[in-house]
Amino acid sequence: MSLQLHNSLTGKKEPFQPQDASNVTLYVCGPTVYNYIHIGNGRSATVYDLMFRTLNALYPKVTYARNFTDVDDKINAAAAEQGVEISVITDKYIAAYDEDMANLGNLEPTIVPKATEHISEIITTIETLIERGHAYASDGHVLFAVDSLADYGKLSKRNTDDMIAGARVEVASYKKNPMDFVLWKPSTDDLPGWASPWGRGRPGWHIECTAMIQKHLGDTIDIHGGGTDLLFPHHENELAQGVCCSDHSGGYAKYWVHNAMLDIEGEKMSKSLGNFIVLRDLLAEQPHELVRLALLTAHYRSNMNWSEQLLHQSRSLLDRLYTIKRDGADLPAAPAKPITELPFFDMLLDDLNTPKAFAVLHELTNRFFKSDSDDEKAATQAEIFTICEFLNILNLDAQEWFQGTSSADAISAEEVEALIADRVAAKKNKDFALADTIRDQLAERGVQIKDTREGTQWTREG
RNA sequence: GGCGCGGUGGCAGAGUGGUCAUGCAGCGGACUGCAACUCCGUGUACGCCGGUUCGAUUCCGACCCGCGCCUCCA
Repeated sequence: MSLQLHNSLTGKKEPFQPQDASNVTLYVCGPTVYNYIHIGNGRSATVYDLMFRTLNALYPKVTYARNFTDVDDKINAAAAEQGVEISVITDKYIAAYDEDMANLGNLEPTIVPKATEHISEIITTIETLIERGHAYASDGHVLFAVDSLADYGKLSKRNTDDMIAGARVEVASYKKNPMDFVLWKPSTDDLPGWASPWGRGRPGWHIECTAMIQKHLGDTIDIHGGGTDLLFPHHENELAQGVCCSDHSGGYAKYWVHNAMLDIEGEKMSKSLGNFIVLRDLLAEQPHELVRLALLTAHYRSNMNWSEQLLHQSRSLLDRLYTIKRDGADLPAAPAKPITELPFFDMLLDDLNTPKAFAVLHELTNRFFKSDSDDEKAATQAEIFTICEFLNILNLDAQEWFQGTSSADAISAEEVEALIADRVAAKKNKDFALADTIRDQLAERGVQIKDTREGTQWTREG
């Protein structure tokens, strides 16, 4: 089976065929760095990390670029408010973003281009668009002329007449067509700006991606990704610029993939609803692997609902996996098949169908616990480990997972062990009332115990 | 209003023209001093109405409902 991807351009699932199997190119729209990212951004990044890993398993080389938008009016506003250069803002949030990504277990992309480091490429791209008759300078601005591209709107499947009729477009005197969008805009002295043929100014929102893709990945990329909310106008405009600034015989991007949004307990996340989850806050209070796993359990094209129940289910799976890691430590070594030969991976090949893939993982954990053959257990464990390694989870020691804590006021391991010793003694004396009291005490302090043939095991509850 | 997506068992969430998704929760049982963990067993699910078909949750059409985008947004 080969990789199938849902292509927003056609609205269909299609077999993925790279232009050059020796170098697959993937571009994903990254963050505008003016704030800490939220859980929805984290989902998007994690989804594309999984795509990157999947491609890496299939092809010898994958070039994955994810940009930082580090010049933007929201950044300017934040900088002005704090009376600092925009780089003070962007440096801070880029560092925070990198930290969040590392905590989520996401790989560094191959290339992480920044808009401010590509101003000359952006200007060149705009000049090319003007030369080719797709853009015009007007009143210090440069605008893309949507009328110059016959199939403008084909990605988001909308036509300009309908959109203008919707009356939500900005009508400005310097625009020939209300749908024309800005490639370059003038900066007043108090705003960041760069010298250009059209005066001191700064790039519009969409142009950086096009310029950076062309520079780093070439005229036609294999996969372009981002959130569905970017489909219009951002990706539509990027596509328009992209096909017009070069002779893309293969188009701008062969496959457009879009991940769906994330709700919180059934409601859209918003600051006004008070259900806004900043990713780093979440990572500070939940195990990182739990967040990662939870983000991957929904199919990337489905709306995902972030909830306590989701966390509970993900915790349950991770506990089982770590139990396998702990209890299977003495099993004989079993040969491990590569990830690409496992049924789990086949599910992923079907448009990254993680729910189906996790069903396979669950079946493997069941098989492990049901089996009374060490050989079968070992083989199952090996397969589970291969999958977890691929997903970049199950990296902790089992003991660390079950007993570790980041909280300073938590009960110490020594204290727990001492209480357990007391309880064992009580049990030996058939003083079950005392034994139960000790168990209740531990439970109150967040420690669950279980008696096994080898003695009492304990875990901290999440 | 325009464009797009979706309605599956208590909840989450795959999938298929005609035997099982899977998970969480629940219930019964084994195990346990009692628990927990684990195991075994357990659910007449596919929005509504027509149509195609030997047979539709799955295909087609209408309808109802929800969501996203159309404005910064992953």
